[in-house]
Amino acid sequence: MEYIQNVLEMLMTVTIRDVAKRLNLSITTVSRALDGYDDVAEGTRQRVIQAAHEMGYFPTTAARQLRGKRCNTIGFIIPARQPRFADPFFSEFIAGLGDGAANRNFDLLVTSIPPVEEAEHLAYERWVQGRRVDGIVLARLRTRDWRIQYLKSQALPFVIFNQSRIELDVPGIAVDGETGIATLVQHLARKGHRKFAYIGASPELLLQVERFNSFRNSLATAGIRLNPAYILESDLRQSGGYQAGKRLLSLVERPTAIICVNDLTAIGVLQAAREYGIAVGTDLAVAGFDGIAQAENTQPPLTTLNQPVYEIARELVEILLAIILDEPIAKKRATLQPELILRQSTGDFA
Amino acid sequence: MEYIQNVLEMLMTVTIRDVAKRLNLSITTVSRALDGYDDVAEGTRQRVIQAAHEMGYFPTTAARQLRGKRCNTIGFIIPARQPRFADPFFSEFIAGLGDGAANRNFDLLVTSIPPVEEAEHLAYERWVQGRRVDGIVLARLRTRDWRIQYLKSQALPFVIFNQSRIELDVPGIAVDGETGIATLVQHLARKGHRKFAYIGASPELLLQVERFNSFRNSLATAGIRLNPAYILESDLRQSGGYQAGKRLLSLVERPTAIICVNDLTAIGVLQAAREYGIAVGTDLAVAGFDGIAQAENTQPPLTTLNQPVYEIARELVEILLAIILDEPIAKKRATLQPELILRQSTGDFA
DNA sequence: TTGTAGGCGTTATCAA
DNA sequence: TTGATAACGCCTACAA
Repeated sequence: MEYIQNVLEMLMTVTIRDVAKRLNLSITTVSRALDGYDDVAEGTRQRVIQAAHEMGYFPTTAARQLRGKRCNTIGFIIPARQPRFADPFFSEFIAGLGDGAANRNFDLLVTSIPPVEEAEHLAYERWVQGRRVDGIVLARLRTRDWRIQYLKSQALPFVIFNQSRIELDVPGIAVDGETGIATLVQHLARKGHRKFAYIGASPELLLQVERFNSFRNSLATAGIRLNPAYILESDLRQSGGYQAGKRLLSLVERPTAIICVNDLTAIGVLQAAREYGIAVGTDLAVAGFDGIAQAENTQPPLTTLNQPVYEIARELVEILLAIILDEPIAKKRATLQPELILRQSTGDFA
Repeated sequence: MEYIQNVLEMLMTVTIRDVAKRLNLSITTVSRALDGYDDVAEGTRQRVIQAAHEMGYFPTTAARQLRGKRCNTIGFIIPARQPRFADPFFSEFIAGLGDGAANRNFDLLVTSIPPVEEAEHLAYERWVQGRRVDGIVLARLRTRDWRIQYLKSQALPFVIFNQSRIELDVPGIAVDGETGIATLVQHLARKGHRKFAYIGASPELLLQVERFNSFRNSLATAGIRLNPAYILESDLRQSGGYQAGKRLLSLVERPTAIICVNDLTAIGVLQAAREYGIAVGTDLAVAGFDGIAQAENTQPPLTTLNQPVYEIARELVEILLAIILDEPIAKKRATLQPELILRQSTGDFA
């Protein structure tokens, strides 16, 4: 008899009602005992906890949430075109978010949506209005990013990874690409480079705006003329960098230094240079931005501006959870300096 | 007046009740109209859809789920020790899961838990009993894996990435590591190697069991003696491979070929070899398993048994969704052959 | 210290 | 073709 009871309990979802019934208590008492209220007799509480454990009771998230509680989930929508968001940048970022959340017993909900407003809007609405998440992380911000307005209007907690130091008045972490690029350009100019090229991304992206402007201004400051033919737009991917690299390297008058908006682009350029038989590090300098692991092992190793993406993501989660849980927190905003890591691709040896 | 109404609608969550009220319809009709039942007048349906769209109505997942519906979410728990599950293998895998799910309008819920039974059990229970997910993906299976029994007993749809061809009678995809390792050993034996070493992982893991057994059997078949000092256990990470590599390379009689249970381990060995001034490719052969992107760019490039992790993950999602949605599907199980990619780390040139 | 009862937003059953 | 109503499992104001 008890056996049958147990089997049923295994198969059905055990609800708070089942626990109450077994103990001849009301569901109120069970609920309060489990939630640690202090108006439950200690003996009762023990019995409840014991029984709940034995019966394998877990509160149904959906029900709890419907009562207006949190769902202990944060969300991140990768602004990526299918297939594959296996971009190492996002991988690191998601790893940080996932670990940060898991560390506080939150789950991470992810999906990937091409950064086209309609589709994206729908996805955010589904999550926000459908209350799938308690908070959201935003990355790869764009100029006039509707997401910020939207989330503000919905009063949903969110934080941003601002890959620029352009002010946005939103909790999050920023990385100062302007100073980073300036440092890089100065370094290369000091080594004698005069023919600088830049392979960037869509001008919609804040990171592109900031990095490119800094590139242009730094050249001006150094009194170096910028050849318009040396400015290319790419797509942040290796294949795009490869294409752009071929364009630049097949010019009659080649640039001697190519600065790329990110590491993947730069790795594509290395690939192109190899194909053209150009010795990177001596005949050509190539540099990226991000500091992905792969950049350590390229041929030759890639000079880059490193940003600690994993740690940033973990920190972002901390800030977000503080907002969600209404906890005090030291600072809701911070700006980090990327670290210039010099390697052989710019003729620097470690 | 209407303006105030609109503002309120923006701030509050719009429920099906609001839509019904606005149209002077019952919630029943609205629900059925939106769900595409055919017992709703076409005109009514149009009005409902129109109004719902205008008002920004999205069904609350929690409520729907409470009524016993799906939550359109699949889950994956990374069996990893904190910090960072940024292992490239899992990154690729998660990318595939995320894209596969997004492609079918499902979300992916992820978290990472150290593979210790109690903690892990709790996490799975939370998701399963708390009905957070409609299905689960399992990877890195272990010998006598309680997760399989558990999910079966809960009748929750799940699929496995079986990194061995050991039969498990569960829907999913398997990769034949046995044949893979055998091919690799044969290749190296043919090149004259006789002193084979193996750096593996915990014997709890199916992939280790299969790969190591295949390693041992292949040597036996080739009539090669296996030196017990050449068998090391590591942790699937680069740092572990580095440690184990140092152990092997500091032996008086060094092995000439080191086969690693995965690429990260092998990359650690390359690192150790560099430190010892040993020329990998000529004085020492090193090979891995996985085919991670990084392996292409190591110094020297790494020979590996490639498995298309991203594609496997996408396919797994397809199978899982077919089970969840009770759709017909061609095959619920498949076994793939890893592809031997020969590179310079074993003295092979592309 | 414990219990009763109402409602969160949906969907489903049944009646009109 | 449409509507009233009862759950789903949980939390909590209020009553006992």
